[in-house]
Amino acid sequence: MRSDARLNQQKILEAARDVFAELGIEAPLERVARRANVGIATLYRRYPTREALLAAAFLPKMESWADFIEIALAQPDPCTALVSYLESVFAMQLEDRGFTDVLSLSFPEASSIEAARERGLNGFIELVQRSKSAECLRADFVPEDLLFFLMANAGVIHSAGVVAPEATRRLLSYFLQAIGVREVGPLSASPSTEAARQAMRRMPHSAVATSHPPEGE
Amino acid sequence: MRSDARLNQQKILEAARDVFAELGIEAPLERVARRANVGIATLYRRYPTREALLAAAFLPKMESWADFIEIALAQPDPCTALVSYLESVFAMQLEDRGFTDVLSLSFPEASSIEAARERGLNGFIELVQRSKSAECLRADFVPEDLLFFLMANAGVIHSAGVVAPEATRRLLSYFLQAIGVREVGPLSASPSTEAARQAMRRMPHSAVATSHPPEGE
DNA sequence: AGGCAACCGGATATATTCCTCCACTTGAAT
DNA sequence: ATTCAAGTGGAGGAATATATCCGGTTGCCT
Repeated sequence: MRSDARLNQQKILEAARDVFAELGIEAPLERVARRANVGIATLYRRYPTREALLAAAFLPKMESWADFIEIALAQPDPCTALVSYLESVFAMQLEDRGFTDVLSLSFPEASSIEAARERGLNGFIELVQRSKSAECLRADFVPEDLLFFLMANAGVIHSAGVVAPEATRRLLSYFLQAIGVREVGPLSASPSTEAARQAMRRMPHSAVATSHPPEGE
Repeated sequence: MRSDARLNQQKILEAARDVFAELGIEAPLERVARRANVGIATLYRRYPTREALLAAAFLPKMESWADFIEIALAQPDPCTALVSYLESVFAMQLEDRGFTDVLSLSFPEASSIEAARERGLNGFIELVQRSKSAECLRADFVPEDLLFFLMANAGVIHSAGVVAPEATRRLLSYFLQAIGVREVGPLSASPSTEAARQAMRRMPHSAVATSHPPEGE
């Protein structure tokens, strides 16, 4: 592989991470190419599909997500480990909209991504086991619930992420209360009423008013 | 207004409700027109913007959402009322993807929609008040939390709605546990492990070189 | 019945994104 | 320095969605 090609590949990955983090995984690929100072063809040659680019761009983050669970498993107390694990993952989602999407999506063609997901999930199953034994997690919690928590957080971030970032932490507070981890104290602070209202975003592309106002309401 | 025009308007609204419920609020407007057996121009003449059409199409559902809270307020026990209110609203979201989006979106131009939202929210504030007095709702719950619950449910539905519809009810179970409503019993059943895994949907448009993507209606 | 304003719907202009083709450029091996 | 496979980037076709234009149609009033 030629050196300039390798350099371009690197630039593309960095640009992809930036753009996807900001705009989500449906961002135009031309934008990624432009940010990387690279022709669109170069991007497509290296990554023939969006899925391939996403897999390459997010593999490091996916790996570090899987690492988190192993860090958690290395701690002596499963209960505090569980809490700080969930805090970390929710925070990861908040700071990267693209990663939030990737976490609730499967990439059938990208075995490395799916391997990391498997690793993360298997570790979580173990942590669940230990937490139940330590009686700081309700017995009817199932590991799959993590997926639903992640999807729920994705929804909150999607709507309120920018305007009311505290909402994510508050959501987690509720989940912690619900799953029965010991002594979780008071809820995390709520976003202001104002921010909560603004979190309902305006319609995109609210068309410029034409001749007459909408009728038939 | 001519009678055929009124009929077309009705057909458009019905078509819009169907299409948006199934495909979400970003569905192509041509699809709505075609489903209504109406030219695209007719649709645009009546509803110059997507926002106008959405507002008109979802106003009835928005009103009935606001009615729900008043039904709840009419019940003697705020605690059971709160639970069944949340159950109803979560179920509404599950069965209409478009409405799910509309609930977490503001329509600055559509005062009727915003009026209904205001009515629903004000009623909820009252229900929160009563529930706290009855001590079946934690004191640090704030009415805005409802919005975040709705956003969270939207996220779960977005990913798991079709494959694992039970996820919505289970999410609500967790929320009920967390907010302190009395004696809510065991969690609602979890979707199967299989379903939970499948809930992470494949990437859209997974670029296979097939000439025709599976198009259906 | 006749006339016309209201109404219709396909054709069309515009815009965006995807993805490929191909003429040109360049790193590096000799 | 020469050579050429590896690499590049922009032009442009295909697909999709938005929004408007305009020739033709039709309900409704007299």
